[in-house]
Amino acid sequence: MHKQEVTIYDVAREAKVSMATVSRVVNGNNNVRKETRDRVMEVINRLHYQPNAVAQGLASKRTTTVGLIVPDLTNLYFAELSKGIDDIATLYKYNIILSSTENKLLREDQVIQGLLNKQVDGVIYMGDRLSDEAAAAFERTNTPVVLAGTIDSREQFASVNIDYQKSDKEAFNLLLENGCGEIALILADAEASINKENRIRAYQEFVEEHNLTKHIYQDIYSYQDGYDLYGKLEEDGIEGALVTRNLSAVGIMNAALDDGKKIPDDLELITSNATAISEVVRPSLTNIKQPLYDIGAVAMRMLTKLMANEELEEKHMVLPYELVEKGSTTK
Amino acid sequence: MHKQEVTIYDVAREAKVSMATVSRVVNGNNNVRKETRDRVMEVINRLHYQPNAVAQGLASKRTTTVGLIVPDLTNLYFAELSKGIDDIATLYKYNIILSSTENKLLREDQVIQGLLNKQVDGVIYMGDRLSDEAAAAFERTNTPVVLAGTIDSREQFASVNIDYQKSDKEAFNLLLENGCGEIALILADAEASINKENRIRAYQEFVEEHNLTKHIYQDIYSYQDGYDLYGKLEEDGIEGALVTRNLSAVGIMNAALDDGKKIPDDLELITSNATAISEVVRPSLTNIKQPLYDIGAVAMRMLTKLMANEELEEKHMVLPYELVEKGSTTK
DNA sequence: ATGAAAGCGCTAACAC
DNA sequence: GTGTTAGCGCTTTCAT
Repeated sequence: MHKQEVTIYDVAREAKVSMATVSRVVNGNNNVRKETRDRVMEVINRLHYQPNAVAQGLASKRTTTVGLIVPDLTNLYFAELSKGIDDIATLYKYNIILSSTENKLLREDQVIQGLLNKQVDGVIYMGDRLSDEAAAAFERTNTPVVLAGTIDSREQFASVNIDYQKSDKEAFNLLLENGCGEIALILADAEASINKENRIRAYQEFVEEHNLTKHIYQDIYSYQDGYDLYGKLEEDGIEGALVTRNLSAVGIMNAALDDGKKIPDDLELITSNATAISEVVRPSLTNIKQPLYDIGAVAMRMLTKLMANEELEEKHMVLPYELVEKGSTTK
Repeated sequence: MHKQEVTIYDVAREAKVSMATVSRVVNGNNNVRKETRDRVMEVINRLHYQPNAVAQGLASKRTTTVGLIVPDLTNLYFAELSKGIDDIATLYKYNIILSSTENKLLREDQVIQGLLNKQVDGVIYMGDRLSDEAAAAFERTNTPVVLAGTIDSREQFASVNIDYQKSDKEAFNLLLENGCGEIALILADAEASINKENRIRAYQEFVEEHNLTKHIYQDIYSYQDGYDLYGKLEEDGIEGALVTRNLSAVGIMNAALDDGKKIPDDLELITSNATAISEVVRPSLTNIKQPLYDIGAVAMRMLTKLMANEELEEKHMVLPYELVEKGSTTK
């Protein structure tokens, strides 16, 4: 950052008005006579004046910047959510400060504190679980937060989701109807609130209701994790599974195929975080299709309202999903 | 943004020192006696003081923020680059302002102007082509820029890349050696400088050298575009192709498979922007493997040097790639 | 409708 | 080693 070439003061002097007036025309305040406004605009254009957003931020206490907390951008699930967020953010003229939290040098609450220090006007949170410190920091600084594609048991913050319990049960039921005996739940981080409080719970209820044996496999994060897990699944006689990460699901599927098995005849697979990947593999994966872009877009729209101190009609939005039957389950 | 609860002034008063001293301890300046430093730190912790980065930015003319210009985050190619950038950025304590430029309400130079207004200390550019206005704006504001995974004919800005011409020729040669007669180049935006000045040129030279017929297919952006293109490829008797986008390559492959063809027997495919997707499809795609994470990381590291006014040993870094033979070409 | 002036919270000479 | 004092470039009362 070097010394700014032309400031509001230069414009004021050149246009023979006060800084206040220049500020008004820059900010679209109506209390300016048309001739004055035109004169100021002419100078602004002539001098190529551009307001310094940092100075604006300090003076106005609004930075028109929002923080985005995302575990991992290379996970298409988050990338697609982010796209919805980004589009609405630009629509409302907000900039996004990106913060990834997975495998990082910083703890999540350090990341959040950094965002708060930058004086973001609001935050979209897509992490796995919000710490108490983080929640307290948001509270203390009075920074609005919206959770996108995540849940938090506190229900303190606004959120946009699908009904994970309902969708998962629907998936389990499909596997059951298709004749799968041993049905498994395969997930990444079992402690993530979305899993702990929704998926696992839904699975428990399902298993109990139908008197089945419980098979939960956790810490399956990657393609390779899925690939390597296959052997155990076979040992355990698993015939159907709901897999949260779609890359892991593909790993399992490929391992089965490499083992000479048939999908879905020998193993039925459903993935719950469907992205483009589930569609392009062969056979394509039956999946719980979430409106990821919309979840992001709605979350960001809600945040703009909160930042403008508007009321939210609904604090917790639940968007529709669709169970899409593809080639990894029998028809 | 609400009124800040505790400022540097509060800390100064409470610790019975001047603001300057508090500022010194906050910024790790050594010119503070240990006892004073301890006393100030105690107050900082007790009051939970956090510096206001916006005020720091205005006073110091450094925002410790860099702008990231990326066409589309849901393209894994960019997501993986971004991850490398992000990791190094946090390592050096920079925040990232994210700006996507594809299918957007804003033109790219508006996006860049916005970044400049936010007083970013530097910019990583991953777009397709840098406009003259944008280049001029960077020049004018003296903002360092590094291109990651992109080229710019001006060679004015630092960059990190692989040798696209060399890698592509290697790929074409592999197809030729494998006996493909009609070899095609399939790309997205033919006007992107990376294509215009590298891939297309390499292809031209290759075709001329071997006296082959030229087959360039452009505007193939998506999986579906690839899928739909297959019919034409077959009509044209294409036996081998280099496809820039790996999702498009998968689309072509799936269309061929659905048509009862065999890969690689009937059609050989190589993709040049390999991501996880090329690995998980069956058959997996022979690809030009770029060190995407490293490209991002190195680019960001270079930017930190530029922002610190250090000299760069090399302005244009060319990283190694690898042509990885998988199942979509014959062995 | 316009201007004057007081900050916003911090850094950076400069003085001591 | 520590304090004093100008700003940084802008917004926002409050007058007029």
